Amino acid sequence: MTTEQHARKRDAAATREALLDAGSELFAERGFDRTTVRDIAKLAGVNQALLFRYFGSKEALFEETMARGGREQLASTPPERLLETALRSMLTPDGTSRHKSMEAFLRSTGSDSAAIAIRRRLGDEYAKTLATLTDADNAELRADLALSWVLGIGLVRDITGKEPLASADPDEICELVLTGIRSLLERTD
Amino acid sequence: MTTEQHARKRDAAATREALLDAGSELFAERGFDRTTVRDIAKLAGVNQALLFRYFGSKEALFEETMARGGREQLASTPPERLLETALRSMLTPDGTSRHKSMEAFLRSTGSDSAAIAIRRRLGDEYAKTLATLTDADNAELRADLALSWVLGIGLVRDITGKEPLASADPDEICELVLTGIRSLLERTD
DNA sequence: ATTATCTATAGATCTATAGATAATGC
DNA sequence: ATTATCTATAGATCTATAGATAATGC
Repeated sequence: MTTEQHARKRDAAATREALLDAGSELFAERGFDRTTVRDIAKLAGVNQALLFRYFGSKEALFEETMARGGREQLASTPPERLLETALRSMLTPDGTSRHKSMEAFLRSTGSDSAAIAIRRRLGDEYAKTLATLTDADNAELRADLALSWVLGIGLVRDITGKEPLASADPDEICELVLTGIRSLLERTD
Repeated sequence: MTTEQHARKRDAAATREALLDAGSELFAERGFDRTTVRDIAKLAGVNQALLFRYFGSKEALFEETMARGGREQLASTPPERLLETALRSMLTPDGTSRHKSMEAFLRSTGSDSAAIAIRRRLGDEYAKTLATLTDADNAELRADLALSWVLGIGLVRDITGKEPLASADPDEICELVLTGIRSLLERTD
């Protein structure tokens, strides 16, 4: 009976939600440029003109899908667990919108004015949180490098599909990477 | 007097070369999808129809630019220096086609049948070379993870432009990363 | 005569909007 | 009466090709 039902009856909120969900899915699958507004609307089961009514533009919808997925994870995870959680949620295709927004991020690297902004803002939030974990004076740089590693693994594993990484056991990857990152953040050389 | 001159006089080889150069540059700047064949031809100073005559399609030209940049670096670098060289060439904007092809790679993550193939093939060659550096039984996985880190740094630094990584001193980055990777490749836990 | 180059255009998109239609709430 | 939804289409791309033109080499 809540609003996030099928968009059977007229329901602006549910339609918006359906468009966001469909957008998340398709942006993750094909990236921003190769996803058309018509496909999004079709998957959402609504008319294509409604996308513009509720979001204004394709880019604005993209921004919202990205913000939603990223913030969701940031808000629900304590700092010291953030890295492992982010890594794990990328390694295991749970189909949540977090994983999806990460893939959309990775697949939409062609430059878009607005998309760039949201990407950077999200990265800032993650890195700022990570930076609290170390005392080194270049803490933020180290945090950026840790974040880079996680994103790079997603890139090579999910986007490029390179073996053996693509099929490797998540636990094995976590072990190797988290050990490395721990020493990166703790080292004071 | 060689063939890679300006395409003043009729010269098929020079025209091909000019198109490859222009393609490398624009693909790196905007990614595959946002680069148009007309822009490539314009930058190369040749007619747009010639791109199709010499390469058949936009995608085929992309493949050739990618293959050229990657192979160039692989062939000219001994294995034990490969990682540092790749990392350094990414950190210092020398304008060589290696750096360009790396950026084109990172900016063209929207799925393209052919582009995916060449991306994976290149990754394989890099990782195979890196895997020779360690004795651990999961050598190739470790090599993939090392490669992921380098690519991730390029992504966050060049594409996202995130600070402080984007403006950080290449030496400082190299120090942190190469130490980490060395221990990743050597560790036998 | 050969073939590098150019002109003109087909044909297929894709985003976005203006305005019509119809379901809801008072 | 309000407003969610749909129809129809403007307008702007973009890749690719067919066929004409003109510079070269024998």
